[in-house]
Amino acid sequence: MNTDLLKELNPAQRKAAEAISGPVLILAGPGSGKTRVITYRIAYLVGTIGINPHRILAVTFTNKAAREMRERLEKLLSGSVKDMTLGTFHAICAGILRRDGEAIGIAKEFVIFDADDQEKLMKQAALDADIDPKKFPVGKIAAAISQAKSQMVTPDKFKEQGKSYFDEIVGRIYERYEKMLAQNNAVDFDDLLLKTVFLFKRKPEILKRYQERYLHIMVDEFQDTNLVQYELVKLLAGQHRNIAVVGDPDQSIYSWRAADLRNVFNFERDFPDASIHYLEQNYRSTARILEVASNVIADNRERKAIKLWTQNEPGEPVCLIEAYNEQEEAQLVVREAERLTFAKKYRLNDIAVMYRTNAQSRALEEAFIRYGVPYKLVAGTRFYERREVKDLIAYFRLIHNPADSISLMRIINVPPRGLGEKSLVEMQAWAREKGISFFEALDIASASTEKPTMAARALASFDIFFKMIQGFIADSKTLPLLELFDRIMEKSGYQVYIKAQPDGEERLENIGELHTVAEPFNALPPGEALSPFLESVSLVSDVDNLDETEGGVTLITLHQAKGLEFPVVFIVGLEEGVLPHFRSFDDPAQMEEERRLCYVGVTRAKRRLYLLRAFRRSLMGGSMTNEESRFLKSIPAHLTTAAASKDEPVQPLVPLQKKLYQYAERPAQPAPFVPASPPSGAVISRTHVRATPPAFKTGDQVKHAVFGDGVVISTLPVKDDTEIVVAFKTVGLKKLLLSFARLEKA
DNA sequence: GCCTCTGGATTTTTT
DNA sequence: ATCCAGAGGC
Repeated sequence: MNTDLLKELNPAQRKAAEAISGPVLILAGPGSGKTRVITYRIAYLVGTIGINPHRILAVTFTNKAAREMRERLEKLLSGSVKDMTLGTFHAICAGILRRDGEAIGIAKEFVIFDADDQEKLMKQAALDADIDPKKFPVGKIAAAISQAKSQMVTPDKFKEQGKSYFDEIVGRIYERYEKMLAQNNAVDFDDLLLKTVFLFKRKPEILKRYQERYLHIMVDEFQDTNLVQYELVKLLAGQHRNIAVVGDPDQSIYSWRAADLRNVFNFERDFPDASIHYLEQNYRSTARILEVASNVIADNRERKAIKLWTQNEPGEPVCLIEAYNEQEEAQLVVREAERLTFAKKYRLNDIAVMYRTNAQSRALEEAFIRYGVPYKLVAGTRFYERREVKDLIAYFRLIHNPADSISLMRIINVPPRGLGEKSLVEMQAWAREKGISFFEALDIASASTEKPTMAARALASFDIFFKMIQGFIADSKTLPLLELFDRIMEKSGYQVYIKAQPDGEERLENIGELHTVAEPFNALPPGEALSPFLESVSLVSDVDNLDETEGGVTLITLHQAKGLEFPVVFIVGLEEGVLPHFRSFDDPAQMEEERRLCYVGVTRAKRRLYLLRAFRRSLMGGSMTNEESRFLKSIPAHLTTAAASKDEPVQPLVPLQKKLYQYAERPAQPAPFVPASPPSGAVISRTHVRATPPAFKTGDQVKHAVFGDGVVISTLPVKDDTEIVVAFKTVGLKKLLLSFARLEKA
């Protein structure tokens, strides 16, 4: 290989790349070339030191990052590195469980349940445990269980530690849920990590095999790993201890997913001999952008200060824009995008628009469509969440793993086969009575004289369905994947069915898309393609599919934007309540994370940065006004300009309407404080109010003595009170306690 | 058993 | 505002 490889690095980068023995902690600011360091480090290990790629393990945050790193390495080394283990934690663990999971009772055909499957299973688990899923929203339960799993808390431990009534409910569902996952021969996302750790702890001989194999281990985005992931890393590195982790505490934005910043600090404790490297020179952004970023993040207290600097030119001032509402905000983005590209200075590909919540993408999309500017929406209605795609995958999953009752229930009557609720419940009860899976029950009912009591017609339908799936299972062992695909589409009647649906053509196109996704697996021998195909569709993320070669402006959440860079970045919704998000208002730690999120967004920009906010924003039908984001207040005025720059010709391709507003609607004064008069003149005590709490629910129009009219966003029972979040027309979002807030229905 | 309507929830971020 | 699940009618 090219022995001058390391000359392309600056001294700090080079030292970090060459520190190949023992534990290494690399603290790398945004744009400091950390991906470059990891890549060169591996190239150095393989090309110069002569390490077999088979002995290297590298963990990335997304599949896309893994793919790109592999490509770069193949170029650098002008050879294949396919033996190297390179991927996300989830993908790597799925592989380990596929190979060795049987040692802890996970059959090879296990399937990975996504959030949707999980919720369905949890609903069943709740019903089984005599808990009304309506009273305890599965979403919240799922979050609690995921949190527990990410901290390696088993159902038993969870029940022991539980403090509240809610915990008790979760504990009961958690326990049941785990059993049902096992019955379905399924694992959820958290299990991929957790079960792998469990495997290593239970089977030291298997751990030893992996420990010996991985001479060098690298973990990127270490600040966003959780406890289980760190545990896994420590286990794997236990033998050779050549472990390099790379991260930036200022870019830690996944604590809600149980990522634990303490991992970075604990690394130094757990590996006291670790060498620490700082990468502080930024090569990405203009000096002005970098200074804006530094000012934004400087207001955080909990930091391990990385001092960023750059030799880059100052560049343009950062542009601050206030729009009237989100429609105008979007329009201004589109207009500016057109202006930048019209001068041929930038291509649409160079531009990204970033936002806090997915809901914000809507107004943007509408504007891009209206003005005919091409865009790429990173999340949208996620491809793999489309009904028709999920249906077809359910067929594949059932064929692969007949124990998967969630998939079975999804498709047994799609297309309609005359199997309604009643027959299904009946068959399910029968299966449960016998202690077998739904599919096994179908088998027995089909093959023997023993049948559940129900209409002969339903039994016949079950029989036909069972034989069809059995036929597919046989086909799956002899046919290439795509032929199996086509056969399922045809024989199940799904093709005809979906085409007849509203939007049938579009849905069929989506299935065509899935067909394309399956293509690369077609070359695998029949019977061996299904498993990797299903695994890859389970583990893809939205950013994985972001195509840089396709022309268009990228619309992306701030979270998804981590690790990416663009010459031009627009961040929209810099308002109190949006960024920072109002859910973080009463938790300083969460507020710091919001600030980091803003920092991540700002540091994505190479040359041009636009920070936008809207004076008025609609939310769930209602509308409200927000103050400017506190993050904007961290930015010194001399770095910014209020107007779009003038160095490009002002000649939008599509004429835009003139500004729609004169701030006529801006409230003159906050409403004067008028104490609400008690209905009967009597003083209302807290207890009195609580004794007759008016029931508010989401969507209710309410009136507050001080804040005026608003709409209820959410209610949450806390202790012996209720916390209500209301979006007020004039003052934005407020979190109120029912017992104190004198709220009236309007 | 299938279709239509309505009430309720939904919007924080995702491998 | 919009989407979904469950209820009720055909």
